[in-house]
Amino acid sequence: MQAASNPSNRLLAALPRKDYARLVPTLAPVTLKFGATLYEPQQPIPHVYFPIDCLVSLLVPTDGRQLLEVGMVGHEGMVGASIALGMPSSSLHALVQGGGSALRMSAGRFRSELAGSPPLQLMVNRYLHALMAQISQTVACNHFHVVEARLARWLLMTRDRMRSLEFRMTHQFLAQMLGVRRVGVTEAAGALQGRNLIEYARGHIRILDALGLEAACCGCYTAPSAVPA
Amino acid sequence: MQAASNPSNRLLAALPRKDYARLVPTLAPVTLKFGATLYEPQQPIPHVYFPIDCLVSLLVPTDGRQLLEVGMVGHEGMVGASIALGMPSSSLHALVQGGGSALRMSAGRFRSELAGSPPLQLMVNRYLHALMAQISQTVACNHFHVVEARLARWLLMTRDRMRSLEFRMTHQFLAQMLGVRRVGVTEAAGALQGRNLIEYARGHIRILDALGLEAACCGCYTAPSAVPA
DNA sequence: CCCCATCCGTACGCAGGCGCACAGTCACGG
DNA sequence: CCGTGACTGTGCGCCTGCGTACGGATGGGG
Repeated sequence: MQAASNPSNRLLAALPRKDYARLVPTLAPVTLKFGATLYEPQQPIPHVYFPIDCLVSLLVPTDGRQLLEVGMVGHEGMVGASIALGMPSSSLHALVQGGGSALRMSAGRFRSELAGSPPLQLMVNRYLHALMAQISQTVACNHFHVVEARLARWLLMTRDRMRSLEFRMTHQFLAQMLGVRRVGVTEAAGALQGRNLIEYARGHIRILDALGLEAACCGCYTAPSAVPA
Repeated sequence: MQAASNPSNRLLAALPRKDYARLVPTLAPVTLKFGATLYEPQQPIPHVYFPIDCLVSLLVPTDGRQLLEVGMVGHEGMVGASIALGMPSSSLHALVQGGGSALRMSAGRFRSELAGSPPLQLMVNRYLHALMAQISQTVACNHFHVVEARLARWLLMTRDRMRSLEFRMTHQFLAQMLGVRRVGVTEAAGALQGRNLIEYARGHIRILDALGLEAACCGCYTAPSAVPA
């Protein structure tokens, strides 16, 4: 288990030193800006990203032009893992929800590095499995749980991935992620704030009581383990 | 595109003749019975299955002992694909929803065959990608669409995988799959029957008007392509 | 042949969330 | 310093689905 403040990507950090060293020169540090779109469905994936302290949401398109979040990626994983399945594109949108730094590699390069590094394959495969589990969990959570609990879960998951208790996020944006009305978020957030679990104002949210939030949350939340499994 | 009546598994059928031939002796035909549990979460996966004319549901456990369907597998895919990601277990339940025949292989054997057959890897990876897309779609569908549309989608997806317009299925069971009350299914099914799209009685459902069903269905339904992509 | 378990139909009050609308408040830029 | 746009708070009627309950129907086993 690494310290939460370790400024690196866990998926890469779990590689054997040799494999990691070979990868380093192919990785370019980049800063991802809030709101940026990394991929759109059915479009070619130019790069894969290994987040360090940013947050990327995976969103499924729906009929009415709406997007709904099905998963999120932070320093525990990577964006663009479907490249590892040999697919040139993802079926999901990838949108930067929390600005921050990441390491980037071209898709082609990733493919060849993958071919030459079984440990990298292993880690990516594990991550794919964890991501499928996360998405499956989301199916159940979105369906059965009330907005307040889902919001609590979202905040905790975001905290884990951003390694920060405070982030920029409007109710409108949260509503989009959770697939509910903005008003629904306002009410749920108000309730959490009323219990001193969070505080927020004009596009900033801060977690005051993480344990309390976990209690307010549904059972769907589990902190990501050191190595995604 | 194969004839729908071709009694084989499409994933295997799409392999080059040579790879397919090598696989054949490792595959045992089995009959899967309605209601059988193939896997439970966190339990080792003993075998992988390539359905021919049966239907296997993938279900996520929820707090209250309930199970919710997140995906289904038929002759277009395989059950236990997470083995290909190097994981010894799945995070989902795998339950036989429609009895029928399948081809079975031990997990260990599958792993070694996979290592020796890049075309098999390719097909399995494609299928994993398609499955992730299916699960993601389910997130949105379960969340936004009314029971009637979701039921229509479920029936069409089942038809595609069972290659049959008629199957055994009670309202109670459907309710479990869709994560709603039995009464909700009764009402939705009654509405579809009233429009002569389906007919049903005591645990049997028959599709009368597939095109009409597609119209009653949400946009989440798309027929699986010949090769899962 | 009849009984009983299983399956389906219907009813009723309730809650969570929706769509919409409008008002108040804060931050930033000109 | 003020105005404008972005963000949050509140209200209202509506609809879908929930939980529960009970009654009717059907078909297979004793």
